[in-house]
Amino acid sequence: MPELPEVETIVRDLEPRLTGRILRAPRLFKPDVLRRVSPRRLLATLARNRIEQVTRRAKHVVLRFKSGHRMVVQPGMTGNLLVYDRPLTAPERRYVVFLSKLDGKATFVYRDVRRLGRVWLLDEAGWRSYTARIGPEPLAPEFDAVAFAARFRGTRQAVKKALMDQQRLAGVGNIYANEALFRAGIDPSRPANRLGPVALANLHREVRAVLGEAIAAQGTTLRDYRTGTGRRGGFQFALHVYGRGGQPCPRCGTILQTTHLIDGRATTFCWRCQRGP
DNA sequence: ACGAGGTCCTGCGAGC
DNA sequence: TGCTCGCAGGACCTCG
Repeated sequence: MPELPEVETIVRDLEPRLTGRILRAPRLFKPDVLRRVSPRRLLATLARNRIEQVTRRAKHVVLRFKSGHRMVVQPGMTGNLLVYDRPLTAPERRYVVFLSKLDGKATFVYRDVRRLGRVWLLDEAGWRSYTARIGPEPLAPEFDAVAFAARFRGTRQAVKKALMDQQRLAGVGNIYANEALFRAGIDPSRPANRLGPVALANLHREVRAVLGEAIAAQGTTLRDYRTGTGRRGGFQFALHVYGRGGQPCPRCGTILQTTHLIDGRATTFCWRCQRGP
């Protein structure tokens, strides 16, 4: 579930707790999350290395180290990244994928129940090609309605699928795609290249608005997501359509429909409010 | 270029 | 109570 707002919240929590810290005795418990790096090389590179910067790219947490390497963690659906200032309890030790003592008493932990998360270790060149394959950040100041429209012009894909395509736009997953389309009044199944300028402008505005509001609420906790300090988010109480199939539309009262016809994922919408112009 | 569908992974809730 | 089954989801893959 960690989409852009959840990962942004995690990064804001981790940044002051990790920046400048040195990893002591990193340990990997679930090597199957690694991509294009061996456990031995990951641990050898990270041991005694200093974290210089903690940032977010799309749905990924990016730790940049003094050696120039970046550890990229994509928390997948059930991943949690946390810094503990005390020893972990037994339940907290369950599902730990990666863990490292920091200089001082703190411990940095990546937990992931379902292990749909992934970890990469990239050098400078690897990072450049990695980030180049991901679409623009929707909250970047320069990402205006014109830039947004340009990303959706060329495809007949359903607009919801296009919104969630990370090569087209970074960070939007199922929850916020559903919410933004509802708020913009757009049918999720509509081919992206058939959206008019007004619909595109509305969608650009609502994508940014819903992501911004969700960050302010520290993300959406449905089950597993926690912030970087272990708290639940608050945006689950502000969702209009996601997870509300069969309930009345908050705008017009029509019963919200859920289908799995778009890319096999749960899509909830109001057929009355979301009929494109 | 595009869509459909399989794979990974585990917990949970529905149904029998 | 105890079992099986389907679902949750994003990224990546193959096939047609």
